[in-house]
Amino acid sequence: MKEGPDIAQIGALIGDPARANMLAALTGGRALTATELAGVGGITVQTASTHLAKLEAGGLLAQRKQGRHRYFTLADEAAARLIESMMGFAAGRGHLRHRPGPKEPALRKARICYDHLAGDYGVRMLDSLISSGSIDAVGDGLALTEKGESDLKCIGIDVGALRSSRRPLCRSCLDWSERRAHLAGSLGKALLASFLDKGWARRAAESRSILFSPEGDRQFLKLFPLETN
Amino acid sequence: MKEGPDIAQIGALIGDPARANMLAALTGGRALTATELAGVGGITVQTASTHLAKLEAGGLLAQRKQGRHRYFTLADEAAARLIESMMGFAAGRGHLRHRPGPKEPALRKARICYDHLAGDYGVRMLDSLISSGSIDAVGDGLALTEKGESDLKCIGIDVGALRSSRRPLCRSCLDWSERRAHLAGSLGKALLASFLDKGWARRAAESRSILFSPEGDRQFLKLFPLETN
DNA sequence: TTCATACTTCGATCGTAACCGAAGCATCGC
DNA sequence: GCGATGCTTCGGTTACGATCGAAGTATGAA
Repeated sequence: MKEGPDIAQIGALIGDPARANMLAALTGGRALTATELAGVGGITVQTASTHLAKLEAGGLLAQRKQGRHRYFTLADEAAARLIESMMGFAAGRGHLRHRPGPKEPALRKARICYDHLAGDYGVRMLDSLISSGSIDAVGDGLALTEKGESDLKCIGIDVGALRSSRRPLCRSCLDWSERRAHLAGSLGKALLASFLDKGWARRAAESRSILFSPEGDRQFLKLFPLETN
Repeated sequence: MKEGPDIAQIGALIGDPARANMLAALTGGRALTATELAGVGGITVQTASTHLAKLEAGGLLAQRKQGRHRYFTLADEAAARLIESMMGFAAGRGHLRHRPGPKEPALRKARICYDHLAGDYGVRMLDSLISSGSIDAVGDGLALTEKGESDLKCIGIDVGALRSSRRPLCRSCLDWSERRAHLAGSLGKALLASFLDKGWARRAAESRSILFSPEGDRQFLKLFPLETN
């Protein structure tokens, strides 16, 4: 009864709607100020301030002071992963905040999930990488093959550099809209970064959507074809 | 702001101490009655009843009516995984319900985690399987090798039968006491079952400890030697 | 049938925490 | 220096939900 870690504390932390909204917004990967977070939480700045203090004390958020602003992000990848897995679970149980259906088509097509590509395009990318033999889906995990490493080099991704970070290279992340896996980890991050870098796509200003240009769209679909069998 | 799954609901569900205690108890894998769960939650049966109804409605619990008893278990593996990952996160942040330290040595040595072996012995088993080449730790996942499959057959585990279930064969599960991975999935379950079956170990009556007999201990340590380099 | 056990529902109480207005700091631009 | 902006702290209100006693339903035993 009093053995083990206290899941009630973080449960309660995430369990408040205002805090949950803020955390979900930070899943976008972008650092947000206290005032912005108050907006997404639908509360005043005073209230947001106390919420943010609690979330930070609980190890879910990190803050960076910059001038008179205070930028908040998810504390680390573990925190992001926790929020993601809760989203996956909630989506699987039909705990949706809005009436289901393709309410936000852009968001379902492509959006950012902490720092990598999610949505329809995210799922397609992983599927394509697997069917082309660039990534092995082995057991419950993902692993980059030698072919994958050389293929990625061709589109300007230096896998060696990614490997040196302590963060796992490939990780699968369950998508709440597609209910299927997409690619996370440092490779997922690097791929999205390269799309943005190439000008294929850009982040929407207010939402978590990733907007592909017509040309970027064409290139992406060509680079990651669907297995048609 | 109102896009995506509602993590606040399940957060709140887990966020109540009484409910969290019940969920943690059910991590033991054993089905418990409403009255027993009231005990672990430290509340009366009436209160427990309303809590359990909420947890069931939230998709975290399943119940099976048997005579005048009502047995509760975690709804499925997804629910168990969610609780486990929250425990892992909470442990990593020092959210412990008791003063740290080796308070419950038996529990740290070997305990059940939903349906597989955790604790020091669980970690040791996975480490040994990896270093002997029975399991490949590839990417962030685990995969059984051919050598592993034949080795397991020798100790009476039919991998083919396990494969036919929809549940993943190998899954890594983060341990809150060891802060390292151990083996979950249907293989993890089968291994623990075989230890119990062979009489090497038995479940403690009231806690989640797995108690090894002197002989079982000897066999286990011989079967899963530590890499000493 | 009658009694006992396991559990649920109802009704009322009570504590905690979310909330906001107002005031207090800190930082920036001027 | 001054005012404006971003954020925190304080105090008091309010609402929600956890809690339990009491009564109600279902199952089993005698």
